[in-house]
Amino acid sequence: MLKLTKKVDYALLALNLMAKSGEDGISNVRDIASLYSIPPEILAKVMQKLSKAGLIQSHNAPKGGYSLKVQAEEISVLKVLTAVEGPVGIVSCSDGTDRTCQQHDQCDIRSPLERLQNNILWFLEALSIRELGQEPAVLKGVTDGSSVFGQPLHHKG
Amino acid sequence: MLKLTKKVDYALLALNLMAKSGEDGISNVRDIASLYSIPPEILAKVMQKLSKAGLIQSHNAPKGGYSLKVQAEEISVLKVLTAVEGPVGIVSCSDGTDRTCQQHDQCDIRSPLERLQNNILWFLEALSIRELGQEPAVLKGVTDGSSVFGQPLHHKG
DNA sequence: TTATCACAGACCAAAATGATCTGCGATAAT
DNA sequence: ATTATCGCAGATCATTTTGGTCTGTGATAA
Ligand code: SF4
Ligand code: SF4
Repeated sequence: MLKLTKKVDYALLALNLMAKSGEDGISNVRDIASLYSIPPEILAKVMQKLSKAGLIQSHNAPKGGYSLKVQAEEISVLKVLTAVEGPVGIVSCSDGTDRTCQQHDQCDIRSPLERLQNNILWFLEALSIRELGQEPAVLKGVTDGSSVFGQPLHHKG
Repeated sequence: MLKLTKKVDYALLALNLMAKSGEDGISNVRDIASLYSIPPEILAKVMQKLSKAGLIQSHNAPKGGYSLKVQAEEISVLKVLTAVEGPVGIVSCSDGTDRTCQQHDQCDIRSPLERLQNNILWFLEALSIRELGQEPAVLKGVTDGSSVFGQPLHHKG
């Protein structure tokens, strides 16, 4: 439930690597895929989407590859999510124009859920790929909510 | 991406209804399903899970149904999520015991992602089904992050 | 006794996701 | 000019997840 897709994981790994290798370091798909044991073809597709979204710059040539197009601080996790998987939404209803949800007319929980969604999106926007490679102490703009829980929360998958 | 499942939606709708009908108002599956146009069989299953999780009380008899087992303020969205769909996790890797993720050993983004996850879980825990039926102004404990975005964010479903 | 409710699990269909395969186009090195 | 190396694009397939259906059992108040 609420799990990030594998493609997003791949994207974050790749971007984090590129962020560490400097602003204009060039990495190619094969190398990244090999390093992280990612199927090259699928990573290639992911990178293409990141490129289309304007997050990275492609260099289509031998010894080419990809480099960051904007600073690592400017690339939020939300932007990566949106680039790779499309618009992010907690609630499965659409906006006012088309209402495919069978419960839409009777629904009385939409407003608070959208509010919750905005909060989550805010967090996703606040976390940049620059901060992915840094230690917890360096994180800024995101409050640590782990104290609410007795111990680190884990998950299956 | 990051969408709640339909079953969770059903659960939230039902719980919100029950919360509004008072602490010991009894609602049965057929009525709720009819009101919200939910397939009765699937709602039945959802309610059973909520019952097993101790969130609601079943009354197995004619004129029976379900009633809240604990106060509406005590039932967080996170508890509903967990009851209906199992453990919630942003990252798809598991804890240290079993590592099915092929990238686990090389992964250097786990820690910040788990932190992000905890933040999201905190929000889900902070929102109770009591607040689902209330207007935005009444919401407490959850900051409104919508100001970050120019206009309400929508999504496809 | 019986109608009404919850309980349980098998079962199936559709959609989302992960992954593979094939061919094309750009370009720098030779 | 040729060629090897890279990205670009799409169709296609397998697996998993999800949503939904079907059938039958058990509890209990009227
Ligand atoms: S039930 Fe309400 S919140 Fe959920 S998808 Fe439908 S309209 Fe949106
Ligand atoms: S890539 Fe890292 S964060 Fe993602 S699932 Fe694997 S171990 Fe977890």
